[in-house]
Amino acid sequence: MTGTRGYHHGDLRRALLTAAVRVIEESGPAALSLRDLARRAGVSHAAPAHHFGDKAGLLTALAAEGFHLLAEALHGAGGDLLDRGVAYVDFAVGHRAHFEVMFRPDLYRSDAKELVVARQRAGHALHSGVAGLPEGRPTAEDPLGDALAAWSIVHGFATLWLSGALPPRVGDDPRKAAREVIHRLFPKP
Amino acid sequence: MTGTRGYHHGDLRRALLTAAVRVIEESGPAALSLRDLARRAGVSHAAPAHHFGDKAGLLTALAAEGFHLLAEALHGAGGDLLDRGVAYVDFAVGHRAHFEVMFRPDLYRSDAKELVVARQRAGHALHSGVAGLPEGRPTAEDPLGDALAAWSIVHGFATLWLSGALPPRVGDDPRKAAREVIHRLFPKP
DNA sequence: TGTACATCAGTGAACGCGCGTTCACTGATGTAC
DNA sequence: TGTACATCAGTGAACGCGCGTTCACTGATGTAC
Repeated sequence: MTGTRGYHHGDLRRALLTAAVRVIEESGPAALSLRDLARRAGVSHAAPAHHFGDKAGLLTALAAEGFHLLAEALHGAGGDLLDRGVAYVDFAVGHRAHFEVMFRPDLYRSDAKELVVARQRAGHALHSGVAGLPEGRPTAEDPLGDALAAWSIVHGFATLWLSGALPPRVGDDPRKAAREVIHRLFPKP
Repeated sequence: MTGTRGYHHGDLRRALLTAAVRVIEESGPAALSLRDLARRAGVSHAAPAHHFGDKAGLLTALAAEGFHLLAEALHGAGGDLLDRGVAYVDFAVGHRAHFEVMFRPDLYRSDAKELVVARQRAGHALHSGVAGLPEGRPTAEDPLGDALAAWSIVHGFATLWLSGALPPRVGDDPRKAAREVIHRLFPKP
């Protein structure tokens, strides 16, 4: 089964999502069209509707997948706050298409069940572990605030990095630069 | 001169930019079309080309205006780091259309002269003042890192706020919430 | 082992739409003399 | 004060394009018996 395919695609759903990631990485979510994705998957232009209904349906699936991937990335990073923050940035840079769509809820259906579930999973991964760790800090009594500050700084760094807004002297290693930035929020003695 | 207008609009350029801000606030930059803006300004659909050339030209002007507005907002906030951070967030929330476009350089011409000048002005406003202020901090010897961390945390908070990703318990006052978050990065003794 | 049938994935033609862009034009405004 | 002319802003018709969506269809696959 190398190359040829018959009437049925095999895994058109996956192929469409993969094509969407590529298009978004190249040209942004605005450039996405179902007809183009169908073309890239070598399938008639009406085929995508079978799997996703419409464009918002496809982007909903992509966003949900993104939240699952983010949850896994955060869990895989272990319990250290710094490592988790770096993992967040690393996810954004490594999955920029997913990341961009995830935080543009106007593009998809935020109330879709699969999306809600995925977002919650990522939310838990994001907040768990923030509570216990900082020791002797002035605001340690407010874990929600700490979580929000941590989220803000990694999200902001990732967004600035992706938009190309950072000056060249920041370098070309996002993990390293992120580590230095996050370190300022939760300095170790 | 109330209401009526003759063959010439008077200030079509301004009217188109204002209409663009409204459209972007309502539906995002992807929904923008020159024909729609012309319609809103009560002018034939070919008129915008006279002022901006094309869509990218209009968005370039909008982004440049945004950088100027940001520079002014930061200068107006005075020298305190916390106040400047809050001003940044306040600008983003109050001028979300400008803010969104500014950080999506794929939408406009980043190398246009007016844009470069405006971006530099905002960049200076952003960095000036960060250098001297933090006292007795572990990383005070690296002002670039401090500036990057500060920018990241305010940019991240603003972005999360605008995307609606923050949980309800954060409240509905962005200035207040931003202040608490920024305070964690530059705590006062 | 074979047949009938239901289900599902993908096809291809057709539709109407809004868009950006071009172009010869016309009305208004400003300036030279 | 008046006239001629250049410049500029806006017009409206025309073009070709890619899009999303619909719909009757057909080929492939799986299941019951």
